[in-house]
Amino acid sequence: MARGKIQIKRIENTTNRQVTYSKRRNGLFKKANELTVLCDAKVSIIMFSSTGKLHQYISSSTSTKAFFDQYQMTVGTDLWKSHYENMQEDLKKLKDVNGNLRKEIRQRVGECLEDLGIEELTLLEDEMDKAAKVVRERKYKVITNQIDTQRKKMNNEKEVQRRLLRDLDARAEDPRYGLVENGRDYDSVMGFSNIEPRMFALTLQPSHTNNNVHSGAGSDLTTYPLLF
Amino acid sequence: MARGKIQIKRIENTTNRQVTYSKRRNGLFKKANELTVLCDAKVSIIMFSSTGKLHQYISSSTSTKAFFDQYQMTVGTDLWKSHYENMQEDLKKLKDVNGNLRKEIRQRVGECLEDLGIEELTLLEDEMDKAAKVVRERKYKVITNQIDTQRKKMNNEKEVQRRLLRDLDARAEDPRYGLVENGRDYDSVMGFSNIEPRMFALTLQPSHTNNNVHSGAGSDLTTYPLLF
DNA sequence: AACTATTTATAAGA
DNA sequence: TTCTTATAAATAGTT
Repeated sequence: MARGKIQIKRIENTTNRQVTYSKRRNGLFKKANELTVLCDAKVSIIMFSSTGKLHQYISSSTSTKAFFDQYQMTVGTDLWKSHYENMQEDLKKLKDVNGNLRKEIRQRVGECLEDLGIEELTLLEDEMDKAAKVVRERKYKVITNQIDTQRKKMNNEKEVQRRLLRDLDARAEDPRYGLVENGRDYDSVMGFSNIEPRMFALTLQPSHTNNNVHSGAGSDLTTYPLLF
Repeated sequence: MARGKIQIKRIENTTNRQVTYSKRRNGLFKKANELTVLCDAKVSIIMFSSTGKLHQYISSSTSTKAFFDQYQMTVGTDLWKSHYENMQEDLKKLKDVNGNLRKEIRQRVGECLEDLGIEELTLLEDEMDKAAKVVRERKYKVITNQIDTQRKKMNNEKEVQRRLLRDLDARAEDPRYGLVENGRDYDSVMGFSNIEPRMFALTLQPSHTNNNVHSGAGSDLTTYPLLF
């Protein structure tokens, strides 16, 4: 528009195009700002150059987020709204579920029994007795298993020992090795044979590592406003 | 810019402001369009007049939705991401907490005991026994309270009856009312006096309303992709 | 980035 | 709202 009229069509020269983009972008933003001030309006300009670079103008009287929120309010087109609201809802639901779960646990631990009637208390008592029984049984089973495993291990060890002794005896009788001084009690030397397997089961590791059962787990979380 | 220079400041005359808004808006859009064509760019202008009216320009090469998507791809990271990601995180945390709570309950109900060792089982057993005791005690307390309340009510009733009988006797001796035929057992007529208070306590309402204890509460929730 | 001839936008008025 | 037009502002091509 100076030094010669131009056709409004794509500028083929890349450098030229970028220069023009830059110049006219400034012009556009300046005009937008004048409009903002003169007419007390809110303007948002977002543009991408042909190379994908982003530039934006936003009236000083607002923020991009606020602007888009207003845009959504006006157009009604929910660009993010439904998505966002669904998340909000799910958060709320999860929190509620959480609350219920906590309450149930509290009751099972013997707290928060105030608002339960006799019927409910009886039900709870019943359930807990049954559950306790299951736990007890499970515990016994685990103990039994471990005792059994230990017994098998022990038998295995004994067998190994027996073979060793037999080999030793065989050697003793082998003329190549000569006579052995005296028969020794290798079992007691190894310190195994006299110990009952169940002893092991009862002295098993009292490891308190990773003890995150009944952790009470975490704090409550905040709510998110839709507009901000 | 014509017929006299103007100051870039709010136009106080409303009509004038609106006219200017309209003219300059056209100018801005025209420039935006030229920029679009000349420089092969994508431009979005959204503006609100001081009266809240919305006007927008969007390069013909794109759509509003596509434009915003691109905008989010480029910038949204800074604008919404943190907020959004926080929500995502909180959702995840809540879900985890939920899982833990569920597991704990399951263990307290006698399920999912497979991955517990003897120590943990013993601990659980202990806790449950203690809790069961608390529940039992609470139940007895509730029952006792109710029995007590009933007993008090009964005593009250008896007292009322006694007074009534006394009044009746008094009247019988009053010459104004003449003689009463015979002494009647009013207690048994009312059907109260022979019933022990605790009978009430044991026949209390077996109401199953509002039985939302141990609801198991709700389904799992979906995950949300960050970009869409 | 600066200059400037020229085009374009537009303020005020009709 | 649109047209007119004198004038301010923007900018294409150049340096």
